[in-house]
Amino acid sequence: MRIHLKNIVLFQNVDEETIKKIEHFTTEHKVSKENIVFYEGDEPKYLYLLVKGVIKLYKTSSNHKEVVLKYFHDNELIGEVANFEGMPYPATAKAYSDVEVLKIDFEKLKDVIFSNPNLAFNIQTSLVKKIKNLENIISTNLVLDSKERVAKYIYNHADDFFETKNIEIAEILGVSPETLSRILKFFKDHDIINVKKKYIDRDALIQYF
Amino acid sequence: MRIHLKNIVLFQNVDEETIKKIEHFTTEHKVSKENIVFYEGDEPKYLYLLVKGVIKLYKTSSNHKEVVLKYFHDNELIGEVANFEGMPYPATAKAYSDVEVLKIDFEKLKDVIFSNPNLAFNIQTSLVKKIKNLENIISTNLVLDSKERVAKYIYNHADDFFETKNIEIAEILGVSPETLSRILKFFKDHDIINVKKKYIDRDALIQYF
DNA sequence: TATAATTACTGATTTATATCAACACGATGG
DNA sequence: CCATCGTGTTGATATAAATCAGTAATTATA
Repeated sequence: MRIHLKNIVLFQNVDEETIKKIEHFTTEHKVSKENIVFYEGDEPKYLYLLVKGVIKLYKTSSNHKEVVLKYFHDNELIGEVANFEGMPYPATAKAYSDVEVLKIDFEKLKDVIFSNPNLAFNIQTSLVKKIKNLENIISTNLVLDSKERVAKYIYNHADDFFETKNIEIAEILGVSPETLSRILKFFKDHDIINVKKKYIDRDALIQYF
Repeated sequence: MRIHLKNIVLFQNVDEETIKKIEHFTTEHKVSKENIVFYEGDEPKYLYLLVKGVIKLYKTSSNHKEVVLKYFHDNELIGEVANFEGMPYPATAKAYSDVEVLKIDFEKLKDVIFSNPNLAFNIQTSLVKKIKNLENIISTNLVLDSKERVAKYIYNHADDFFETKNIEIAEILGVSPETLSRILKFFKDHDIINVKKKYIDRDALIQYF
């Protein structure tokens, strides 16, 4: 295996011997952009650990509307719930860029977790992070309206906002590109953002959410 | 203390000695209906374990709209994320009925978790349950429209649907009572539910979500 | 450089759902 | 027994955002 587990956050402070054991039932995979990692409804067998790239997790509703639940980045665990609960994956995971993942045999990992407090602690931390993220999605999507969501997004992504395509931002925020365009126009008209000068008035933005 | 921790799901399979230790920094509280357990923004110090009753967790948006994130029932843990992450509570918890809670000093509990695999495992299970619930909220609220949400609710609550007030169901589903009334009328008109006969055509309902 | 493809903008229309308003019905309490 | 309160129903209207449609601007490609 090319990737060494000990360099991965999830396995920090876990002893060499345990790591070696885990490496025995872990495989490394490359998934190229736009390919599916797993489908909604698939039976889980592996825990996925995203090493590199971005994975998009989404659901398709009955009327074929795609709702993005989350974009996963480096070092994030994917599919714990399905694995822990022995239920089919509730959403589809697709490579949003070229991606490197580790597939860990979950049944075997479970035993190791149980006998290794450090690993258990790391998994716990990862679960808590995920809860935090989900709670954030809920409060962002259910509590804020579109303009507030956009304001919050720009505020939190001031560094790369001008380098991100609007259609991507629209997808992330779950609004239509047209709506986003109109909201951005509003912020431009109010001198809160300036695309040419790459200027963002964060103090003004914060008023909007 | 009146309540014995060993009778609580979270402490199942945890040895007597550990339980006794935990009892030393756990206190028991009664909160009567409509009173606040903690406010959004409060600094967390205790982990709450709901022993009896229902606690409503909600956020109030900038335009004073209340969004219910979750109703907690018996044996559920409240506030793990805030405690684990050392961040202020992201939402307000209010007693929805008369309620009994345990307040557990989190800093002290943390040490115990670390040295007790069974407890760690139980906490992990509780975290996974919470993730599952949050994912469910997201898919219900973001992917389904109102009619689909109502159909899903009736399908999943066939046993107590006719005993629950519509205004409560509306709040749980995050739709207005008027909208719920109109949707129920639709299902009645299509002979999918019948209030007098307390009849629910679950097979027909499932088509709607 | 010219052409095609993608992305962004803008106006008009549609849609789902909330809100407002009026009213009906049953339960509760003086 | 009537008045009041909580709940449910129904219609009319308002609102946020999606969709549709056309065009402009930008980026990629031949």
